[in-house]
Amino acid sequence: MKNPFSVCIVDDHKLFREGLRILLESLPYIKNVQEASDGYMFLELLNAFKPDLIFMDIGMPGMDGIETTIQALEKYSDLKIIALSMYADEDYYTRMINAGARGFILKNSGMKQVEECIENVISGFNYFSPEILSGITRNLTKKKRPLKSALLSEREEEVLYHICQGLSNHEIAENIGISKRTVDKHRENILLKTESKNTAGLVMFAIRNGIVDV
Amino acid sequence: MKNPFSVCIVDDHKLFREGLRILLESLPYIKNVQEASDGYMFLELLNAFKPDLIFMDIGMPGMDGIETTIQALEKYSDLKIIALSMYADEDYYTRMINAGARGFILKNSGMKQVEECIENVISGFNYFSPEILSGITRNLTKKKRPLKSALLSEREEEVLYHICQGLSNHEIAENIGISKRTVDKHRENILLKTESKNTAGLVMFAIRNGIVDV
DNA sequence: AGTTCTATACGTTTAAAAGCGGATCGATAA
DNA sequence: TTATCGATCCGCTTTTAAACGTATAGAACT
Repeated sequence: MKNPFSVCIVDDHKLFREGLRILLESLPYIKNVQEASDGYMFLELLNAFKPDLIFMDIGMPGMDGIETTIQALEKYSDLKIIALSMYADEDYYTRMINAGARGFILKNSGMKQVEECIENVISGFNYFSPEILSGITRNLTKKKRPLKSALLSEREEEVLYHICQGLSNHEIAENIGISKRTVDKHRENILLKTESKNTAGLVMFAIRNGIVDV
Repeated sequence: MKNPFSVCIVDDHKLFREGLRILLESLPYIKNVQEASDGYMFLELLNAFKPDLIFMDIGMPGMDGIETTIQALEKYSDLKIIALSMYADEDYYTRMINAGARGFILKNSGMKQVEECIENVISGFNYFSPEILSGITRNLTKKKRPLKSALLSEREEEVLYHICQGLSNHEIAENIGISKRTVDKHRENILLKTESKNTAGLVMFAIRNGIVDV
């Protein structure tokens, strides 16, 4: 973080913008703080000026922070946007992350967190406040293995996994060291058990049941 | 973080344990540092003593850190385990998170990161080093990307959709009212464009790109 | 006016998958 | 002790997919 960089605050509350501006201006490596009171104004501003870092409120009247983020990144895909929210709402942060935000902090975060966030995002990393991280990893962990009580045997799951990887029966046979005919038979049995008609059905089944990841 | 708390270091490298012990003992809120040189010894130790915080190496001979974590959490599900790894390997951290680790830091992390990690985990939050966070969110974002900027034509997407539903080319042809040979050709072109090898690859592509829902 | 892209259609050949059949062996459950 | 089940293997037939090529009409773009 050698060179000072410019930031922009997008928020519909003047008081909040003013407060955050004071905080940011107290940081030595920030040289220029712009403000936009809504998404439209921010997109306008982008035509003239590209800030190094953007603080984007999510809940705004008219175009909200998510939509604004999507449109801004469509024009300039390397913008570094930090989302600001009152709440650690799952829907908010997943949509904001998918929109392309690099960071996500709550409005009641301490200055220490804001600084950490800035440092990480400017350095090319992401940053999410601990409250949000808990949610993200909870999602990660719960998503694994919906598991349907071993409809398929281990070997069958193994074969199915390889099918999803795009291998032919012959390749699978070589890969796991059994005869091609055996793989044929396994495939046939898997089709029966999963009530699938063909390869497409097998892949759909495997994904739905966590045998392969998308 | 009022009360001082106890920690345990599980790592097969004596030198590393010693180094980390020195660092940890320099922190005012740590009162007791135990060590275990492998997973078995750690599980033994748990019978006598439950540390408030555990640093767990992943790559260990015999029972690795992932397996040790799983077994430890089976006995005491509220243990706070921080994984230590040399590399930000995706397979490592996803498995470690799924095993139930609350934090994940790299062995070349700075003291600042270690402290942040300890604070977060002791407070009940998770902590992951920035290198790993990038990977986690990359996974999150890549899961929902309905657009591939029209790599496929509308007709091709339509055909692909029906393929995923398990229809044969003949059925697709009847379904959308064109010749079976035309569907053959579409399928061939889709295989080319998506760089897929066979039906399995097509279905995976379609799901990854939001052409069908899982 | 010409090029490019898409959708349409057809022919051929080979590889793979799907749909039948039967069989042996070992572990496990009734 | 049977009976069942999973994993292994084999043969045969039909259907489907894959990989190649060619060609035409219309739309869109240069």
